[in-house]
Amino acid sequence: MHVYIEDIGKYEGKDVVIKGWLYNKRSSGKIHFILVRDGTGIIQAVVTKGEVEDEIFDGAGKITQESSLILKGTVRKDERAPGGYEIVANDLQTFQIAQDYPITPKEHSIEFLLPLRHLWLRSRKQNAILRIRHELIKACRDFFDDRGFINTDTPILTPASVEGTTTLFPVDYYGEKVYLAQSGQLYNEATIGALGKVYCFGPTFRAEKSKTRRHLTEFWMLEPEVAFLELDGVIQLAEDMTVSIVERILENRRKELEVLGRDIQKLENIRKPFPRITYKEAVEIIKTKEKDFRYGDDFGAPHETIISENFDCPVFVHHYPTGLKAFYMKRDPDDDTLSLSVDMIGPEGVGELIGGGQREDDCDVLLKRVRENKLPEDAYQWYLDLRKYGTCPHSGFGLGIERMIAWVCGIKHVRETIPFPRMLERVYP
RNA sequence: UCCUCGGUAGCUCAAUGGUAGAGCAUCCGGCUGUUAACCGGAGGGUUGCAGGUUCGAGUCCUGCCCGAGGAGCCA
Repeated sequence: MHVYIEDIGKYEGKDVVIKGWLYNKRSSGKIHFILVRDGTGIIQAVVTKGEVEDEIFDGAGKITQESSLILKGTVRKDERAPGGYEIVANDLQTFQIAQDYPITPKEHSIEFLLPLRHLWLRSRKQNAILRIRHELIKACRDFFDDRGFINTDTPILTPASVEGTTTLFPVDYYGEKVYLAQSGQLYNEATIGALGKVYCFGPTFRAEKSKTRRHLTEFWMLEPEVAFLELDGVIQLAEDMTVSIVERILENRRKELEVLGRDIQKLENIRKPFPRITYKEAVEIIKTKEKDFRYGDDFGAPHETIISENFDCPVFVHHYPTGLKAFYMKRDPDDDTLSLSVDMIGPEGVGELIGGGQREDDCDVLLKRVRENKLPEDAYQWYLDLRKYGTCPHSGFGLGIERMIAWVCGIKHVRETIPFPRMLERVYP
């Protein structure tokens, strides 16, 4: 019976079939130890001379790294085996012998691995990251689904930029210039009018020439939006979601975190409530380390790190000056220079994980902002309509999935958190 | 675009201006419990490219190319 390695404990003493690839092998002449992986795990098979036909024994000694194979044998509990179980092989057939697999079981440089990403994904660490990615995305979806949110995905081909400021990838659309989406938020503001609370989850594209460990040109963003929700409520939502994600990973993907060498205690310390500070308070924190920083300056990566160093949990920074935030952010009724905006800055120097806030809901004010920002008024007609026909206070945020994964996994660079990273001047494979 | 670091065997790295080397991988041989197994042997090089200095350049100088890290930029 064909079984998967992750389930092997259920088959102790039973005859099973494993289909997979050779991860590594060792031999003592009359006994081969074959490490087989099948995507769900790695298990050691023992092939002993005299206990299998000579042809099979000799064949086992000749299998090369990453050759595809079908293994038959009996599951046995054995402390000497990595993982605690091993397969006592009675048959081993190769589907194909792989020649000169480039990634040997040793340290490699990032320059070497990135062009081999299609093969690098097979390694234990990358496998663990992708499993956590899957779990994290599922945790996000479940969180919102359980709260009655409707998943309404937004278009990827869009007629204009959300803000008109960021650099977008142009696409030829039957002779017309359109752009790859940089956010689904404006469309979310439309769908909440239909469904109340929604989220979209999909790829977003930024053509900025950012060359840092926090940036990809193509990344995935999860964006919830809720009608009749104000700033405090959206902060609460982001906090609940973050706690829910961390709990879920700790519950279901502890093994993967261990493979990655993650300091699990740091994740177990994540508890509500997260600190909430104003932009002004954040500036005071930065000034203790960097005297030249001025009120009104935007936070760069080093500033976010300074802020996060003061807390064990993610920290919410809210009420940024209007100049630092997008045109659609609602202004603070008590102070017109401030926006009802919030960023969630992750711990351990991971940087901004979430950005969001309360949206401008007054049609006249929004139109004024569109004009101030010299945005094409025609293109925003539908967006203004949303304020003409039953406007309401509403809020939402965007979560950069790759940054969240990087934080949870404890890895420095977001390029390892997505199967095939798209970066400045790197689109292969 | 700017700053810093780097480019030597398939990979990871070494080599006072003086015969280019090791470990891993590969191939051959040995080993009945290995844990990135181990032991012995073999093959493997346009030292990123182009100039220059020198009796002699992987090493020093100039220019260029490529990569990495970071900054800027950036919902």
